[in-house]
Amino acid sequence: MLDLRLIRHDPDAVRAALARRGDAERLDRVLELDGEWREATTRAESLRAEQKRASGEIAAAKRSGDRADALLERMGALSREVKELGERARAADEALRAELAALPNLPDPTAAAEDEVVREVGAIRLREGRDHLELAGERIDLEHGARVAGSRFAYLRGELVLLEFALVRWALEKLVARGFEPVVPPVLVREEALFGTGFLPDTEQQIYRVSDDGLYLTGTSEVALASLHADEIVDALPRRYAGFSSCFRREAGAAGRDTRGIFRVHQFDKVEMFSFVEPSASEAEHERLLALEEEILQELDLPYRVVNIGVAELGASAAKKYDCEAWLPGQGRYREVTSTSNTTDFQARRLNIRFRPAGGGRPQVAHTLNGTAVTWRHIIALLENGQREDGGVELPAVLVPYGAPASLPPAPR
RNA sequence: GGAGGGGUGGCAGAGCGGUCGAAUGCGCCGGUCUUGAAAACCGGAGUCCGUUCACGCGGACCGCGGGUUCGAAUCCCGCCCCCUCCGCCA
Repeated sequence: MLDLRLIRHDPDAVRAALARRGDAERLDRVLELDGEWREATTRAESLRAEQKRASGEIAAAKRSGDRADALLERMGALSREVKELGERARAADEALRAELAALPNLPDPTAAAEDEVVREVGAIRLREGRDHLELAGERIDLEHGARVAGSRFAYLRGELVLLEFALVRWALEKLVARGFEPVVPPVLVREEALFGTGFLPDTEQQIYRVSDDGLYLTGTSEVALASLHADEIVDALPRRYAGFSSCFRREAGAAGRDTRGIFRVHQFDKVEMFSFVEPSASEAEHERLLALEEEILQELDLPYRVVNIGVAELGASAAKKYDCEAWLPGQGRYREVTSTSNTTDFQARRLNIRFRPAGGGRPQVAHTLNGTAVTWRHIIALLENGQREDGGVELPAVLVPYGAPASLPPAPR
């Protein structure tokens, strides 16, 4: 949600920023509705004031035995007019909220115009090779997944489960050491949580809905983590959380894309980083989250590149986004494994998350940021980059103390 | 699934038809006192719209919406949310 005051105060700047992502025209409708609302509200309130005065006069008149017919008649006329104006104001307000809710965040000036590779890190040891499905064999069981739940659902089995849990535990400990509180959040949430994080009304076609209970399955723990402090005044910022959860995505419109393996599935697990910070700190926090994502990839010995995502590709809530793309020998190219966004005050305003500035003063809207720590896509990258000539896989030694196997034997053919 | 209770300021919590934007306590901010702090005492502080150069002033807002009434935080109706107890399941 954009700041309505900012829109009123400097519409041209907001329009210019929105123009970068092609949403400038919608601002005019917002301004028009805001004008309507303010006009109707102002008039309704001044009539209300007159009503109150008349009410006092009627009471006084009645005490002195007067029937106050003229005043009562005047009161009736006022009531009708106030009601009508009130309805007009409410209609304008409702339309205004809807328009405002549909506007995306203002892009950061340093957000790229088009996807822009920031750097490539790590030597690519293997340009091409077997893909993760071939390497995993039945340890990624898509046949049973499809039979039980449908296509794009997988059973992870055997050593891959140990690998996932080691990855998760290793990442969690790293994050705890950096001040993140580990969290297992709800994955079913109310509409407000999705609205508040900007996924609704933006991406409803991606979201599973449990209609009997009016709940939604979340595609990322970001939704529940952001909502953790909804309607609160958070006293000590920064607050950092590391959420582990399964994630659910309908992947509507992705037909035919990335259909091999578990690169794009309806359900997967993820450790997500989420930060609440003061506005002046969000830029630095974004770099910090990116650095953590890179540190993880580096310690797992995965070659990757960092991409500053172009404004046209930003989600509604993001002002700026970096993706880390790991090299996948099975596909012979870089593919997205992590993503970190600075959503500035966009989610925090929708969710009403504020903080009290040091030394007191009015509560201000906080900034929020999110980033991927580890997901199933890390498993893909580990398999494909760790593969041996014989079809076995060498896994990073750092994960072994966390229960991961040091290597995987070749999948039987 | 059944039966109750409740949503009021940062928090707790009173108010149940006009004198209520709202008692009281805690917390917060400023001041007095103190070498400093604590305690004590004094004062301040919600959001939104309009108006003003400004101090300020006017108005609206007690979960959301509708109704009754000259007048609603208070009464009635609908919706949303929270809690407790019983049952059921883990």
